[in-house]
Amino acid sequence: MLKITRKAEYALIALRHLISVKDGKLVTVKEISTQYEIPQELLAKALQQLARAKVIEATKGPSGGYKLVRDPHEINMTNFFEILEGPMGIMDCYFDSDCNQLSACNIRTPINRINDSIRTIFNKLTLADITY
Amino acid sequence: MLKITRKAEYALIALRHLISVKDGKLVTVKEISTQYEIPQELLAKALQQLARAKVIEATKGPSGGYKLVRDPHEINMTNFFEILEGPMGIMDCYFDSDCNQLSACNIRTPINRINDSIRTIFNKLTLADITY
DNA sequence: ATATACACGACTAAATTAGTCGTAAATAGT
DNA sequence: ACTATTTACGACTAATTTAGTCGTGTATAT
Repeated sequence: MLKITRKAEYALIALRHLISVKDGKLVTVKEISTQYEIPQELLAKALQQLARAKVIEATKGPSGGYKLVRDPHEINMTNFFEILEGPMGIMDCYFDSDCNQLSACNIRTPINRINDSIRTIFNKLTLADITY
Repeated sequence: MLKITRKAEYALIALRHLISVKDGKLVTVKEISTQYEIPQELLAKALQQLARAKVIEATKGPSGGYKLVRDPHEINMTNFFEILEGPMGIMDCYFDSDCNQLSACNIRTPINRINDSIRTIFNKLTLADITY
């Protein structure tokens, strides 16, 4: 409950690794998955999503790999989580609001406030913060 | 991801209802589950947990039901969620730290900071806040 | 050519969450 | 005492989500 997924966790580990690496140096999925004992295929998926979102950039072929292409200060945790997992809200009705019992619901407003608080935290937290 | 469970959601709805009700008046599970279209048995479980935690008090038998017995200002969301779901952390290693890859892990410290931020929010948010 | 590395959809397995059921115990009303 | 009502609670099943795997394809350096 209120957990992040392993995929997101693995992605964070990988990103932190990429940040720590010399600029422009390519790192392969295999290297990361080996070093941190992460299932390679799952990590690969996460990195593919980040690549699609242009957070990292892939180079194919031998001596290929990934490198970070955005300033870690620019990417906040809301961005990050939504790239990997889609809309981030503690309850679904924050986004798709075709809940069939909305009329009776007495907690929507407070729930939304909680959600906003969490998003605010995550908006302020950037990848760079995660590096320290 | 980062979702609260339905059980917690239902419990919140019920608590909000109890808060809105005249002091000392008993409300049954059935009434709440009917009014808000919530599965009765599931709600019952949630309320039993809250009763064990002495947040609400049960009276058995006909004309029985539940009532709130604590000041809504005293119960914060961390309390609330942990009564219903156990330890609240975005990753397990926040609590049980026998992760077999801890040595390699490069994100524990930042993860813990995120966790602390969320807990801080939830510590400050009381049931009373949820009422408005 | 070949080996290496990313891309990606389809699939299976595991874990968690949601919801149900059966039974017991207390109690108010008759 | 009997009955209907209501909470208590563990065991169970079903549904959903998450985790992880596999097969196939594409790009590219050597």
